[in-house]
Amino acid sequence: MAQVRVRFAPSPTGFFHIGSARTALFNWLYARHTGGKFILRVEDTDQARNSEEFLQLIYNSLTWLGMDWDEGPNPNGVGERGDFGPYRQSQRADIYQHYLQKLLASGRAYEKDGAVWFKLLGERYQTFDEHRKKEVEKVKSAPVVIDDQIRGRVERMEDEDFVIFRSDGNPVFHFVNVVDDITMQITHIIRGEDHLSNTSKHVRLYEGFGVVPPVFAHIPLILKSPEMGQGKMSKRDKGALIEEYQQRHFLPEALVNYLALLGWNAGDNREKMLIADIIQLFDLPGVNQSNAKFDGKKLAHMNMQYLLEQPAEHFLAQARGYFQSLATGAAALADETYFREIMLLAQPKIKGLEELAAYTVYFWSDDFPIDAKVKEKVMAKGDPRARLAELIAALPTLDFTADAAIEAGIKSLAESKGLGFGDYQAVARLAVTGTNAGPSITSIFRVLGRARIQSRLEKLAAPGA
RNA sequence: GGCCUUAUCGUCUAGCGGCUAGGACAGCGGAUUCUCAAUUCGUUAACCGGGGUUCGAUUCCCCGUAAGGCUACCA
Repeated sequence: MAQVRVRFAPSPTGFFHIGSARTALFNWLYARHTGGKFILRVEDTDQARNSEEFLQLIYNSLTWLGMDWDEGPNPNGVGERGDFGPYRQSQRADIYQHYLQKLLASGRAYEKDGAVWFKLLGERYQTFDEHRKKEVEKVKSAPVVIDDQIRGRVERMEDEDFVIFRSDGNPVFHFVNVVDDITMQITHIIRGEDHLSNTSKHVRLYEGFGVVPPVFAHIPLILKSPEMGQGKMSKRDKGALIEEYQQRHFLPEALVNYLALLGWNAGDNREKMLIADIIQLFDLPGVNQSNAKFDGKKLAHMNMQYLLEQPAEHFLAQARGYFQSLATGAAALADETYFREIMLLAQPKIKGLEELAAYTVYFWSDDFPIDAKVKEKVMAKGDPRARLAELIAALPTLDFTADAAIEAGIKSLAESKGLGFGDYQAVARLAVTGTNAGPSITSIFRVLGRARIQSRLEKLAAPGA
């Protein structure tokens, strides 16, 4: 069998969204699985809605997600690579003209009302279309049979001539799509199910050119989650844009892993898997036939799993990038050793990088928010003021060199009063961090150091505080 | 309206004629812990309805129903 050639053909008319990313992913996975070529083709024939900015966004998103393409425009937008170019439809006008002439010459296309129509073969008859409320010409012919790799055998009637070149001289989607796939020698078309109904037109076009159609595989669509409403996920839905996950510092491996699981599975109970394993196991017949609803919670969980097991150096690099992207991030990055210490405390506790700033505020400044509800609760239980006073008194002799030493010190203080470590923990945490959540209080003491701990404890102990 | 596709826990899914219908996320409860997470143990929860075929249907067929898509001189 000849080498597999698949393509992802987005049109740069808007932000890059989840559905497009998954279509790209399935194509990419199939190419990598089979050792074939993954081609990026830009469908930029809609001059009115196209923009270079959106095009660059597509390059960036694909690259961020780790999907490299073998042929197509270069990721920096300058030039392109591959032997079947140009890869931007806006530069292929002469090719479309050439193929149009073929059809005209063979009598499979004709002009009407200034547009060019594709001519179906078969007996013609007039009929009244109830829905459109007008007389139309139909063609009697055998139904188109599509042998879809995912859907199985699908039959669909194609019984009306259709426009392939608009009266403004521009070719329509169906035409350019087929011509490009022929000239780029695409062997497998993997695309969303929303194109299944279009496929009968495409097959007729292939036949019109005397070319055997490629293999089709229509993948299920991604639908809105129940909270978002009904229907296909659109760019306007929350969580629909790849850009959003990039800005929120999700790990691309986690997103790719989640996306792969939407409509496909490894055949066993594995979910979190290496991309190399996904490539090895992925195949078209294994793809589901039913649409899937997007679940942001499961994606978040996947992201957390990846985050937890990141090697420290990787996590630190990610965290650095995250703080660099924040307007207020400079304070955190000022002291590398201090930063590192804190990040390692945070890594096992957070669910996503985006939580990092809020999770660690009290390390960067003495001016951190205090959770009023937590304060009310903590100050109402036991005798927190007495505990605070005792802690402050014990501070000068407390050994700050290690977590264990701090813990031992507070424990012995507690024992001397007939209390437990827990009786000091909550109020100390409130004074030092303003919350009831966070890393071990002993680690916080050690990292923040005696002086800052003392001033924060005293601040809360002050009358009226 | 016509045509096409789909239908297992709330969600993602396993199942490819005979299973106590399995896993994951979310939920709930316990354990662990200095808090919060994480972790761990347990638990709630599903075969859309009706006809067939068959000794036997979640599984195959048909009809409903529901969901999604396409119905443009958009892509």
